[in-house]
Amino acid sequence: MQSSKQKKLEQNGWKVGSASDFLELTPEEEAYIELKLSLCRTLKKIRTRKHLTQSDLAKKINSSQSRVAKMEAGDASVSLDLVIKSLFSAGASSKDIRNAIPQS
Amino acid sequence: MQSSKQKKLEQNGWKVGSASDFLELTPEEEAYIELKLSLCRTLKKIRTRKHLTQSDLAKKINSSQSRVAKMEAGDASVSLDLVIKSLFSAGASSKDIRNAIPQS
DNA sequence: TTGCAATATGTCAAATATGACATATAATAA
DNA sequence: TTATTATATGTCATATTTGACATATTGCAA
Repeated sequence: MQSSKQKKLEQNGWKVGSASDFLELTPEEEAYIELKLSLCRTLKKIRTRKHLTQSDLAKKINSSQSRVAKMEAGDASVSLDLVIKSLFSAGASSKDIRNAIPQS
Repeated sequence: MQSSKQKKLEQNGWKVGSASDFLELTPEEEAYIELKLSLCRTLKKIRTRKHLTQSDLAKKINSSQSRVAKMEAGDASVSLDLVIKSLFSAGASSKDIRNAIPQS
């Protein structure tokens, strides 16, 4: 039986582990995914703090509202590159990004 | 005339600015590229500190020596996702990654 | 020198991420 | 209710990133 946490990851399109290793994440996989999801949450926080709509932000990064929505939902189809670019474009500081990195 | 800094970026394959705006980076572009390059340098530092060859690390991340070399060279063809995954696989801590984020 | 391990560079088909678009859902006001 | 704005979800052709491979270069010991 899967944990609800993992279920949620898989709902978002995350391929958790390899085919032969379906239930476990390596610590490295886990750290990477948690870092990414934390940055996605931070993006939503900062965007709303700056009173920007998803469409506003999309325009700034030459993308579309739907892609911003996917980023903020932590969808597996979006790259860290786009999340970081979006954070800066939304007005995040390096400090904001630093603080978004989970402990340990 | 281009700055040597920009020349170096373009040597590494970075598309700096748009076609119409060839000399300037937006502050957001600049922050993103600097963050990425800093993480690439950190990867090399940590890998060597751990006495791993590029091939060793490549094996850990199911990639190839040449891609690790490109990462460490700050080549524009590598994603932040791969750099972050590599950092964790090389044994970097969240603190290491946090510290790699440039100020301001 | 020569030999060998490590790293760098270039290329390419396959895999993945992309913006754009349609459309669904939610939230809020009139 | 309806209208409107914001956000969510699904799809798809195109663009970018991928691991793999060949091969060049570097560094260093014998």
